[in-house]
Amino acid sequence: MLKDIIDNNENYQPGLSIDCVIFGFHDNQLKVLLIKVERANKWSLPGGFIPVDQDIDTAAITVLNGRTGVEGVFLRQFSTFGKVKRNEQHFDKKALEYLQIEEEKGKWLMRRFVTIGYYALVDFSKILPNLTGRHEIVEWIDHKEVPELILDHREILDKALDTLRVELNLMPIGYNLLPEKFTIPELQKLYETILDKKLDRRNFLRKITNIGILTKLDEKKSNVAHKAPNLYSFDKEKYDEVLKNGLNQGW
Amino acid sequence: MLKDIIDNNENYQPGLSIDCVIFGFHDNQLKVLLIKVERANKWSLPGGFIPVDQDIDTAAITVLNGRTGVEGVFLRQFSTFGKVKRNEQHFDKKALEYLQIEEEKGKWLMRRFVTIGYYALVDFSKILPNLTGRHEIVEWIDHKEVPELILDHREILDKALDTLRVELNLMPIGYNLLPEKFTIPELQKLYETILDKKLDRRNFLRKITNIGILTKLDEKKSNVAHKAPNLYSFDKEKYDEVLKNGLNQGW
DNA sequence: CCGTTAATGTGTTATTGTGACGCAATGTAA
DNA sequence: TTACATTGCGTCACAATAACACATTAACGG
Repeated sequence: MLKDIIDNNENYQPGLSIDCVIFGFHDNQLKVLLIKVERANKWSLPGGFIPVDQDIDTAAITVLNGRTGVEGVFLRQFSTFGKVKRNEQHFDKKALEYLQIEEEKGKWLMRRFVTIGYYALVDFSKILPNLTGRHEIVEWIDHKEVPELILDHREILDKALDTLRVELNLMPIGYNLLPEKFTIPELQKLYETILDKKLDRRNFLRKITNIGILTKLDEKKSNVAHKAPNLYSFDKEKYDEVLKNGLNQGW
Repeated sequence: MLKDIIDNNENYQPGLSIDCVIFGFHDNQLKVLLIKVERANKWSLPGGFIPVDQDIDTAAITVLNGRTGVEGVFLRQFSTFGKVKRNEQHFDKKALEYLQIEEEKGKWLMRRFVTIGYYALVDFSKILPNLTGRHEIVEWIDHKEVPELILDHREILDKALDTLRVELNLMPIGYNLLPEKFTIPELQKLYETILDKKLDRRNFLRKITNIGILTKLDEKKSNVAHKAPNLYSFDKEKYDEVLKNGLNQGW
C-alpha cells in the first residue's frame, strides 16, 4: 500500500499528509481510534497522503472512510502541523528495506512532511474496529490512556481535543457521537468527559433542552438499574439551524 | 525574487505556500493589507513559500515581517486551503516568460499548491505601507471594499474574518489592533466594525471594563470635537491571563 | 413482598448578567 | 451664552445561572 504510493509518488502531493483524530464515545469514555502497524512499537493516528487530483477535504474523507467505513459524519480540519523536525528519522534505511522501497524513491518520504489535522466525531456503535486483516491493528483507546505515539501525533491529538472543547461551547456536538436514541444522563456524561469536569444534573437538563434541538421520545431506556431514564433524539432540522448560527452570541 | 526561489526550488517545500491576512484598524475601518504586482490586474494577499529548514510558523512570521516590518504581533494559523483547481492556470506560459523562468523549472509552480492561511492583527499606526520599491504596490484597503483577488484569496480572506469574529467572543482582541492609548468609544467602534453591528455604548462599557483588562488612565484625549473621552490602556498582565483562559466559559 | 438504594424528574430561590433606556456632564461651535 | 453632539454614570426589568430540596422510579436483597 505505502509502497504503491511511493512507486507512483508523482500522483501524490509531495511533502504533505493528512492525519485524522477520530473520536467516539463508549462506556462513558471518550475514545480515539488509533492504529499500530505490525513492526512498529508505537501507535499512530490514522493518516494518508493526498492525491494530486483530490481536494484536501476529499482526501480526508477517504482516510476516514478507509478506517471506519462510515460516511457522512462530522469531519473538520482543525490545524496544520509543520515543524522542521517533525518526521526526521521516521523512515530510516531499515524501514525502507523492510517496506521494499528503493533508496532513491524513498527520498520522497524522507523530506519534511507537513500534515493537515482533521478531527471526526463518529457514532461508536456503528464502527467496527479492527476491520483490517492487513498488517495493522486498529483499536479504540480511551483518550486518557493513549500510549506513546509516533512523531508529533500526541501534539496533534491534544490540539484536536482542545479544539473539540472550544467547539462544544459554540455548537451542539452530541449529535455525532451518540446513537440515534440516547438519554440526558448519557449526553451529560459525554459533556463531562470531554470537558473533564462535573456538571449539575438539573442545570444541565435545563440548558440542553432550552437549546431546542432535542425531542423527548415516548420511550424509556430498558434494562437499567434504578429509575429508567427517558430517551431523547436530536431534531435534525433544528440541530442544523443551531449548527449554522452557533450557540453563544457573545457580543 | 520569485525567480530565485524557482531556481533553487529544492530549498523550498514543494506544493505548499503561506498566505497572510493582515488586519489593521484605522478611521473606523477594518483594513486589510493587500499587494498588487506590477503586471497583474488583480490584488492578492501577501504570501510566500516555505524554506525546508523552517517551521511553518516561522515562515509565516517571515512573510508578515517582510511586508510590515513589525515584530511580536498577534499571528495565528486559521485554516489550510487545498482545492484541486485553486491555482490552475495561474502561472501560464506568458507569465513564466515574463518572469524569465525556464519552462522546465516552471513546472514546480504549475502543480496544485496547498496554502496555509495565517491572520495577523497589527497596530495600524506602526506600519508603513508601500515600504516597497520593488515591482509591487502594498496598500491598506477597507475590508468592505476589497476588489477582486487572485485565485481563492477571497475565500481565504472571508474565512479569516469569520475566524476573527468567533475569536472576538473567546478572547480580548483589541490589544493588537489599537495603539497603546485608546478610548472606549474607539474600542467599541473596532468591535462594531468587526462584527458589523451596532452595540449599546453603556452596556459595552460595562461589559468591557468588567473583564478587568483595562486600565483607566489619568488622561483625556485632546483635540476632539465635543466631550473629551478618557484614555485607557491594556493591563498586559491581566490581558495575558484572560487570553490564556478565554472569556466565555460556556458550560 | 417490602424497604433500601441509587438513580432520574421536577421545582425553588438567590444571585448575577444583560438589554433597554434616562439623564447629567463636558467641550466645541455658532 | 446657548445649542448640540458625545461621553460618563445610573436605573430597571427580565433572563440566565448556580445551588439546592424533594418527589419518583425501578432493581435488588432480605
